[in-house]
Amino acid sequence: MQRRSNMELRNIRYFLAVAEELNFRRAAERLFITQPSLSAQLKKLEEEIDARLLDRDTHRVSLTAAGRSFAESGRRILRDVEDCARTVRRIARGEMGRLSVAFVPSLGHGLLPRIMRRYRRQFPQMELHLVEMDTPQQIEAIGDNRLDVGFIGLGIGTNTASDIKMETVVEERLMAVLPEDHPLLANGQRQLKSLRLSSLANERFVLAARHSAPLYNPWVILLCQQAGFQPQVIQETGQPVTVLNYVAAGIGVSILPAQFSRLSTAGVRFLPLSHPVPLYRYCAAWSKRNEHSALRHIVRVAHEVVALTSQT
Amino acid sequence: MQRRSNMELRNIRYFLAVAEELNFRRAAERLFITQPSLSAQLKKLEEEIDARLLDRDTHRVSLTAAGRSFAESGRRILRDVEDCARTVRRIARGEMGRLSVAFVPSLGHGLLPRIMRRYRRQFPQMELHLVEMDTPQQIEAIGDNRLDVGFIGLGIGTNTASDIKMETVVEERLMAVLPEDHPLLANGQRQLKSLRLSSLANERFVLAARHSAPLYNPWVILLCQQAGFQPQVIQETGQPVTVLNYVAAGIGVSILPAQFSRLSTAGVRFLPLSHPVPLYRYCAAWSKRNEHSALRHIVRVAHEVVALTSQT
DNA sequence: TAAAAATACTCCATAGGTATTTTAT
DNA sequence: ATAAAATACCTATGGAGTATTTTTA
Repeated sequence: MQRRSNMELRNIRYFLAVAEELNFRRAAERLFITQPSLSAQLKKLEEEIDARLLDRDTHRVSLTAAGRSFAESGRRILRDVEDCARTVRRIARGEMGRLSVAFVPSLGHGLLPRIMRRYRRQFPQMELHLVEMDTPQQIEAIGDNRLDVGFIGLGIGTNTASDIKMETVVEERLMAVLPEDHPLLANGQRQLKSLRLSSLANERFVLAARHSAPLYNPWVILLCQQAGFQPQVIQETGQPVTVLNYVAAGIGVSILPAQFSRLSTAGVRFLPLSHPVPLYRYCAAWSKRNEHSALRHIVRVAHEVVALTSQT
Repeated sequence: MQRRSNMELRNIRYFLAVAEELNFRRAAERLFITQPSLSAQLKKLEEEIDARLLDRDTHRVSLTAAGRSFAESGRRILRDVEDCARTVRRIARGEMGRLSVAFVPSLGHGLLPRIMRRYRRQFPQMELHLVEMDTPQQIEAIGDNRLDVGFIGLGIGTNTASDIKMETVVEERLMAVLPEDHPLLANGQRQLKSLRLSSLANERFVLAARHSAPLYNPWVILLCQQAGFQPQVIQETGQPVTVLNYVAAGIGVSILPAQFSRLSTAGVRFLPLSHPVPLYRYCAAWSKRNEHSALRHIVRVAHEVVALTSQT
């Protein structure tokens, strides 16, 4: 039976000091211990590994063949231990490792690329996995630990389920999206600064289909109902972005978060909806039992990006 | 300032037990310690490397990302330590490593190949460095630690210098080497069993030159003088083996250790010299401050080979 | 409430220190 | 005679044990 080894890194450190100094007294000084302690420890080490490592003729210490091999391996082992500790520390600090991030399609144009650019610059050793997902999918993936952070869009009271934490990243006004030749834009006097939702009561609507915007679509319809009308949806689109093309073509009007106005599509005008239409919130979401610091970092970076963007 | 790490292999062993069991009590059992001790040690470890390795919600222990990385590296480190100890032990036992061996040319025919064959079979992991050297060169190389063991030939009282140990491997009679048609071989009655050295007093001698056999050449001359004559050296050869060719050609006679009779060259006869001619000794030599066990092994193997050879 | 980890303490094994001897140059 | 390592013996740090509390499913 091969008994379990009791060797400790201390033994290796002590041996290496002697192997390098070839002198017990100096090695002991370097280790901040006394020479007899060092002698005793090395004797124990030699018994432990059952091999003479040093030839000591009292006035000259030298390494045996076994000792040379041990010194070499020992140095490598200590280096590996240091590397391992450093890596572990960096992972714990969220400076290294893997982070999977999801985002709602509408963030893919404006905010998300900027967040990613900034994050990568601050944490170049993090391996990022980016996926586009709608909000309910993200919530589920976070619960299953398939996802670290999700950037989601929230209209109103989504199921803020159990153990998921959220932090609002940015709140945006909802915008009416109109073709540039729409009568509402051409009312003589001054440029309109905003529009009441009820002004759209008789318009035809282009909306992202429910399957691609499972929270947003019903929420817009709810807002219209609260403003006193049932929107007449004449066209549904697969991707929210496509809405802009239909509006430009004069098929109808739509309502989108301000985020989309950055796309400045030709033939389309954005007008903020005036109160009491609530703001649309983009949030970062993560599991409360996943307190990965990389996760805190990316959320912080998201806040920073929003702050920088709103300054300009 | 990067403070020196105090991590010990014990910490890694303990952590791995917990990482594998994902349960402190069971891990503690496996380590033959108590659960509170294990808790305390892991707490210290986490402080030491300054990273949370475990998520403990008291009813479920799981690894953090940092912990997963540490477990992986830790396993590798423990494996390396075991490998290192095993290798060191094997080197110390002379089962592994490098051994440089020299031998005197006359052993290159008979004994040495057999020693090497046997040694390699017993110690397949030893890396052998073989060189041919004359005796004084070997003695010097051993003193300089350029050589571990030398197989040398000794006539008489060579400078058994200071810190060199020697062990006789085999003692052989000296043989007269005669052309097969030599008159001494054709004396009518029975086959001669041996020859007195003085019988060769009037012969012409073929000897290996002093530079190639620095001990043997003068020793032979000394023996002749002790037998009452000064040998007439008619031919000197570079290599001792070449002596046989000259003798076969009838140029002269010679004296060689019995070793050479194994070569059975055509046209040459060997006859043992009778007493009081001393025996010729082949020795193993090594430095007394090089107590490498591989060295003891090869010497033992040499003795074994001699014993096996003399049986047959 | 039950099972698991964490705390609070106590104890002892062993790393480390002090004084001295041995050894080889 | 000297310098270095080994030995003998003592001290005290910290690893491990016991009893108990805290936590959460």
